[in-house]
Amino acid sequence: MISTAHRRRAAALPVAERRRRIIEATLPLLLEHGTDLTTRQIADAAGIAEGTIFRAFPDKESVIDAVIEAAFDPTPFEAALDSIDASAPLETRLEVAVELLQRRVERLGELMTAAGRVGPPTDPDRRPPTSLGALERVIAPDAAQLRIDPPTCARLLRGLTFASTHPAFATDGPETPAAIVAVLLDGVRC
Amino acid sequence: MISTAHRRRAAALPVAERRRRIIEATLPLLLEHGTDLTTRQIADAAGIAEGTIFRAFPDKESVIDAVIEAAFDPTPFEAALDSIDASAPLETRLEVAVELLQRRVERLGELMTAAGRVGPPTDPDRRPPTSLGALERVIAPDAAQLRIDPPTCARLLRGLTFASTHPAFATDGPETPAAIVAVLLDGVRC
Amino acid sequence: MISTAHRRRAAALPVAERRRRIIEATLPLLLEHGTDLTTRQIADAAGIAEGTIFRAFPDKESVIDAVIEAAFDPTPFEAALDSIDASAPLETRLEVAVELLQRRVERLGELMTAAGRVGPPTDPDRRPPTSLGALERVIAPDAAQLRIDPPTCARLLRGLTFASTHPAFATDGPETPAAIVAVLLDGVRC
Amino acid sequence: MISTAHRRRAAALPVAERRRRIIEATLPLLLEHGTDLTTRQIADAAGIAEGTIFRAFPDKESVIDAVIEAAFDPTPFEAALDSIDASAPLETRLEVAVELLQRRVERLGELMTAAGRVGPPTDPDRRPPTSLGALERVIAPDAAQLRIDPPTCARLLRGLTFASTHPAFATDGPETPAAIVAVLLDGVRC
DNA sequence: GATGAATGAGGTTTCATTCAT
DNA sequence: AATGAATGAAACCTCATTCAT
Repeated sequence: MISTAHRRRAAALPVAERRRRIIEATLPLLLEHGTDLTTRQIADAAGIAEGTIFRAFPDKESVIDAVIEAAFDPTPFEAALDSIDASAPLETRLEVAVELLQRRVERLGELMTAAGRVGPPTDPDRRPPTSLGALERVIAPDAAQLRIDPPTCARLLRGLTFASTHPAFATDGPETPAAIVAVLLDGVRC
Repeated sequence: MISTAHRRRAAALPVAERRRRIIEATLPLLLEHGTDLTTRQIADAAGIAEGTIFRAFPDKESVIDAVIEAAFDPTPFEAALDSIDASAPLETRLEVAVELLQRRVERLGELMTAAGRVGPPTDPDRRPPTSLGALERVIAPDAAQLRIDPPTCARLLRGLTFASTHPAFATDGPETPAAIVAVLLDGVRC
Repeated sequence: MISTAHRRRAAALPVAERRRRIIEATLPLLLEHGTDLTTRQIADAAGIAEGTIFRAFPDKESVIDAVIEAAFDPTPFEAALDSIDASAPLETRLEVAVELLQRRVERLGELMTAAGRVGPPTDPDRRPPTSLGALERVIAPDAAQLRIDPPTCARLLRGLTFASTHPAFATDGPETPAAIVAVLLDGVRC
Repeated sequence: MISTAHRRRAAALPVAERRRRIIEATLPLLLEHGTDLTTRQIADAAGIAEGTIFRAFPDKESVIDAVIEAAFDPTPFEAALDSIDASAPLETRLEVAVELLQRRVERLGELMTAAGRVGPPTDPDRRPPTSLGALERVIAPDAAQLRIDPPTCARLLRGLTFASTHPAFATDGPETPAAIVAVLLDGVRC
């Protein structure tokens, strides 16, 4: 009931901006410390007081949810796939795609694991985190070179990348994009 | 006449047995409660006193490590693959293999997530958890039917299964083994 | 022409008014939430900002003190006793008096309890909260009917009422004024 | 999840004994600090670790409940009244009784207030905290001296004592037992 | 003067670990 | 060797109070 005085004060920020900064500061902490992450660490990393976290979020759990929510947004990932130079040879394009996919798999895989979640926040109308559409669009221009259709090819490529990248299974670290693409094209090129 | 070796073994066994029981009791708790798992729960499930845990393991962390260690043992998984009826048609054999693989991916994926670990305990000379060897052996008898060699085929199959099963990415639940095998064989069968 | 005194009063009034509103808004909150009362609740109930409380009062403690201070003011209670119709029979007059007293005992009892205070704010020259004077004046006109003098009678009546009303002791709820008056008059009427 | 070592240990005590000691240690703290009482203070006063409180009680609230529960036990109070020397003159006996009553009123009144409770723990078949029976038994031997029956006399005495003792109303401190008894006997003695 | 976001001290409670029995 | 009560560090969260706007 009896409290004491305090010292400084940071400038008041719009709520959305506060939230964004907390999320940004929490992501690496979550990856490094998993659930052991403390509110003290979040506050320090975000450069705010511990109590301020609870103005922007109802509790620690919500902060973690928001971090995952943000990480699962597929927009930047798909945009990156779509911006691959279509004039490059298929092999090159696929290697770039695999590298992007690997980064996403690693990041999300580690994040979910660290957060102790088994999947993304349940939101029925959310697109899957590694939707195949953008990957198909990378393949499509060279469909004639392949013995299988682009959707199947996209699935195979995603599967190969996934299995040889996910930290729980690729125990010696991920394979190189070139190696993964080689395995695929050896199998399916005409 | 009781040999020293015998006595030593007799004395040693209970310790190993104790560890085994603790590990066995902890696995389902870890899957259910994740990091929130308490030593009290372990003790209750194992039917021992809380303090006794610390005679078998230096700390709680080590118990969890041991649980994961045990779960990652590929022996029973590979044995199951090797015992698939070689006289069945390729398609059937692969479906069984995919189902076994799915179970392993799910189980280990959930376990790692629950434990907040990003990979198996780091042990350099450990075989990878889903070594492709046994899978290749399932494929090998029908190599002639395929346009690609068994190792590559095994990798593709593992990749497909993995990506369409792991909970973080197969957001609508795993696909059926038949569907996965169909995708593969459509692509690579002569 | 505006005098300094006038200006001073004009400036001063809002402060007193602000205090009054805060006190008014806090009373029911204090009764309902006791010590758990927060400055946030006070601010909301008073329709002001949290910080504004601290312009009118040095700290939360002082707000509560002021609420109790105000509640202990015996003026309205004594005025009510004095306005009892003197032409009614003694019995009736006493019943009304007991009812007023019960309300005061209940209200102040609850308030002190809620506030976690064991008595009114210590102010040496404060009149006691249930001064007997007004109660004596209710009795006095019929002194001849009684075997004991009005001051003693007033004390007995106050005591009876108090003990059969205070929530910590009247565990089955307060007795009716009629019952209390009957006990007294049975004992002391000629 | 990661914890450190600790130092000493007090001997394990029967649960009931632990509870008793905590209650005993908490009573004066509750009277002095009211609800602001901290678990740290309780632990220090009881000479145990903070965590040990929570082996004996589910939470802080329960400790306070238990303290009040214990204080409301009327047995020792009634036993004290019953052990008053029946051969002493009525006046003397009553003064002793009033003093016992005052102590009880003060103690329970302050306790309830400090605890922020408006009454004793709700237990339907609990005897009232100041049951009049024992007080009547003090009066009964001299019933012939009085113009009113012992039950009424007991009620008047309890009321007088109560109103002139309870801290919220007897603002100048309690009156002496002699004065209270005098007021009563002046009114009701033959 | 009023506002309300920011602050951070401090409260309650949990639980891994120790060690007397 | 096993037990489980005791321990106390540390976590999350609340909220009185401050002060930039």
